[in-house]
Amino acid sequence: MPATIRDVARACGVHVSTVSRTFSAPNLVNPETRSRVLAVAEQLGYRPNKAARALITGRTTNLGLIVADITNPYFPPMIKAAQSQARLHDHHVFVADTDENPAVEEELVRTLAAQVDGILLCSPRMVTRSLSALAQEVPIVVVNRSVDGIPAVLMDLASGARNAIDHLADLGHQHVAYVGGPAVSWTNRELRRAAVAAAKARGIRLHLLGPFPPNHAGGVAAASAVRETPATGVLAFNDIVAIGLLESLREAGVSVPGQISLIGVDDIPQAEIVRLTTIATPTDTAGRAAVDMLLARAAAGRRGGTPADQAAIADQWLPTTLVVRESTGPAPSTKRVPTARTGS
Amino acid sequence: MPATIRDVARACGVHVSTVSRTFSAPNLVNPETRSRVLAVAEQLGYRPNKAARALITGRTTNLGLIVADITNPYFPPMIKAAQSQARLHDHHVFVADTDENPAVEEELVRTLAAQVDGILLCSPRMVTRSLSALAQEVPIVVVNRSVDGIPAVLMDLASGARNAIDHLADLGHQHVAYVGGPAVSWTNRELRRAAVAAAKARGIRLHLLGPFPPNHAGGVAAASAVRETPATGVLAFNDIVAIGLLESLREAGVSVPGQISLIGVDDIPQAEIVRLTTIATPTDTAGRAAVDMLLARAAAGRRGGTPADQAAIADQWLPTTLVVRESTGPAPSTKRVPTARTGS
DNA sequence: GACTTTAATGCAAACGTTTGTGCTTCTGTC
DNA sequence: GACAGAAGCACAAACGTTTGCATTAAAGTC
Repeated sequence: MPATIRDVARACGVHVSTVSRTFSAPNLVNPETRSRVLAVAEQLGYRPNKAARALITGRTTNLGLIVADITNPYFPPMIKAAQSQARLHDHHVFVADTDENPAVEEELVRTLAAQVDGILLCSPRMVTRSLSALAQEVPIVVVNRSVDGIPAVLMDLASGARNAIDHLADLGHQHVAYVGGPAVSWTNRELRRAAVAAAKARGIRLHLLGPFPPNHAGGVAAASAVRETPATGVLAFNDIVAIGLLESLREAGVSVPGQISLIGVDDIPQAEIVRLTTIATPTDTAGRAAVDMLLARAAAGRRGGTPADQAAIADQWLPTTLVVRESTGPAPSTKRVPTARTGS
Repeated sequence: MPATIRDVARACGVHVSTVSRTFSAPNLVNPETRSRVLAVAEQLGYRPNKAARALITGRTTNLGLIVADITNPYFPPMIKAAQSQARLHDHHVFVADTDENPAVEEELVRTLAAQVDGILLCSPRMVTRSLSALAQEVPIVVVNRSVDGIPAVLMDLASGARNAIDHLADLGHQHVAYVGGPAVSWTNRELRRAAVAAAKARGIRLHLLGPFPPNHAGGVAAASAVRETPATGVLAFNDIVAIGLLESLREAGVSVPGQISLIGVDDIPQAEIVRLTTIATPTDTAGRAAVDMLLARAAAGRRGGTPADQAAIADQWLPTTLVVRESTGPAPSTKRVPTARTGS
């Protein structure tokens, strides 16, 4: 029913190859015929058939984007930015949710591989070995993870964590806890490493807690663990955990920031509502950058790849910023006594 | 490089059509050869080429999902559910964001139409005329909008609004304000209509305000409008507006629920954090139902459509529930004096 | 045992593009 | 005015499937 290239050719009295070139290589066709073809195509409502084009060129002008959980408020801004950037380059994007399941993640990459030009993996949960293997089959760019041989977009959490610890130290906190996320998380390792270094540099004591699940329940669970340490300052794996922690502490009668100061990571919208101090990560910039890298990577894979493409594939580090709100304040003057349960 | 149907055929000493049928119509091929083909295909890592398949069948096993703004916390649960339901039926889904722009929305449907089996429009902003026109070109299912001839998934906001008004009336509120959203919004019209009816039934006075933009700023703007009425209870277009309103009121020293009771719509995660009473809408159920309807609709469009498909295309109404939290309470005993600015 | 039915497979056209090759026609050069 | 080069276009093969039709072999019918 929809008009094909053949219909346009017939209506123009010209061969199909001429019509094809009018769209794919306009400079090879006489300007006069070109405009005639374009006019007829417009009038017939002709749209090139993507499937046919993909079949012969091997290119789909589609991208895949895989996240562990769309409802995690961290991801939507990234998805939005990626999708919009892709559209700017005439690409559409498949979005898939793995439900935090690495096996699903892997299978999703496999089934998507054949029908996209490349895949964006946001905070992938897969083991490194699988990731490397998949990267051989289809162009991949990862966000929030560093794997040898796979181009990545990364957040400079090291300086973020340093700023956070400095902020707490400046407020007089002597004991600080780090509430860790999943052990496999690159973000978690990065944060912890930097926090340890920064605490050492400032001569304050860092208590490493966790791992806790990176959700609200994890924050609730972490609350009691925190109270068993002498920490008056806390850096949590992410904002969701921090908010769970915050509510849990306040419910238990602990004043924030009166008795405990709290810092999260990501600056999700909820963080602003509860006035949480946090390390803001530029998720939208990450989404855009990742799409650009992926398109360059895909282009490089096809032809030899232009030098410009090659250059665009270098890992990219994005700056983070400490957003100070009302969940952090001066350390309490009298050292708080740990409320460790003293039962039998 | 990837194995084709021809490779499998050669390796099996069988014709390509037999291999093809092994996958698309297994019952037409001898069980013995079938298992042989499957084994070889497995071993060669054969995956059917979607583009080639789409080219000849016209089916893509892809769906499109279009929302106004992915970062609006209302949508991610719906996207997640839709995506997961689609995957259950071996479909992938393109997700696109229109940036609240009806023109983009329309163009997106057009460009997506050719490469999907159907499109899901979530709370579309487009004018009805365009919507109807597009529905001729590609199977469409809409969520949160009722358009003649287009299958829809709708929330029973009428009973939700009635419950909300009843709740306020039961608490003794005599004056209630409805803070309206965009005039074009179906949801807005539905809520207002039901609120008016319910207020009449309970003999309380309803003050219609707005339209306000359906975001945080809209809530802030609505705050002063509310305070110019004698209302002690408020039903807002959605939770985001309600939260903006809530913060704005409290900042101005108005106690919620002490002086004003507040009810939102949607039950987004933030609503729980700020303890907002709200009308919960089953967005994940909506996502799943919409995908089922869309697949049925697409199937019906292809063949004559089985009776089962036809039945599945009827509009579906989903129940809402009033979630009572701490933003609503008894009406203040002394009637609050409107704080209308009395300047010149 | 000649017949029809059924099951299983092969054959080849078709889907809508892209693209390498070859045929004209034109322009410019000496 | 013969010739090289270029510009513009047509021709046809190819991409990897699906599917109606033809063919063969096996099974059932009288």
